[in-house]
Amino acid sequence: MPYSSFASMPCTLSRPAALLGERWTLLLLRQIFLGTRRFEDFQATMDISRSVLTDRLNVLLQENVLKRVPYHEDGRTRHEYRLTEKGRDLYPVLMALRTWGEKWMAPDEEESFHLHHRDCGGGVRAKVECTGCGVELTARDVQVTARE
Amino acid sequence: MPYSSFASMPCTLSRPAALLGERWTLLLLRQIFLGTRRFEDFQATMDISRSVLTDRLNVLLQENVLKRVPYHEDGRTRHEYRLTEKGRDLYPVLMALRTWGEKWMAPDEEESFHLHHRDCGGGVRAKVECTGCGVELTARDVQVTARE
DNA sequence: TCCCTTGCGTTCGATTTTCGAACTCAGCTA
DNA sequence: TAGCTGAGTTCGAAAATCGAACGCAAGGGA
Repeated sequence: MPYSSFASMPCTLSRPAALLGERWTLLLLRQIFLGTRRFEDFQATMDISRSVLTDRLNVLLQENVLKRVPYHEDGRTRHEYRLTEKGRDLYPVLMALRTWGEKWMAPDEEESFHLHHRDCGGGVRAKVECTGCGVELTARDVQVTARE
Repeated sequence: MPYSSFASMPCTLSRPAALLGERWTLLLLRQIFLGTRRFEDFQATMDISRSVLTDRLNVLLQENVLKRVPYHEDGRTRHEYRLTEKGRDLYPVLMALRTWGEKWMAPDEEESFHLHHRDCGGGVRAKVECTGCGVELTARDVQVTARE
């Protein structure tokens, strides 16, 4: 059972965990959510090797997390990498990481960027809630039931 | 700027992303949240190589995500790996992955395990909300402001 | 036309990680 | 005494990553 076989396990947690758990992939998504869209810009800001960057972008294209969109510059047609709806839906994952990072890795740190709600200016926080009663949940509030 | 240097970047998203973005780490955390606690059980259920398992467990111990807790079996003292409070607080990250996996990777799949709120039996869902007005947020609702 | 630049990769040899099988070691148990 | 078990450690082979050079297509300028 190599690492890659988790990508086809019948588990809706394993598969995303195996996909985003490859080296560079989470950092790449962070960069994308911060607005980076072009190969050269990923390469420059992350200092990832070009061959690995090519590979990770291709995996995310194949998974339909990213799409290539043509654009014009200096009269030339080029392509940039943009999030699909599926990709944009990863926002809670990134925000959960950040919420955790703020609490546990540097409570008093000046963040390298600030996030706020456009409408009211409030902060941003990830949480887990019950789809039944709407209350916020922690790991202890949740019962795990294995199948078969 | 090697991969490891993201672990010390002044960004509350980069550091968690670099930590959990190492191969096997997210899958290891999944297994821990599902109740696995011993070296042999991780090795058997994930089929990870023993040396990498040792390394990943040590990183999570060092980061204070896990702690080693002694227990007794057959009159012998052994140790098991358990989540610290910091580790338990990663629950929203895992739940965000699962919420995404359910929506986008297999909407109609029989899950390998089921989760429900102990108190009301409801389902579990990760989301992002505004700390000001409490409304649910998507990436589009959030303004990013870079620092200096 | 010829040469230069740009963005986006590809190639390739060297270095790191990961793999898997065997080995170690301590503390029971027979 | 010999064997078993959980928890690692070691080590040579295989895979992933690195960084530097190369390829290439589409302009632009002379």
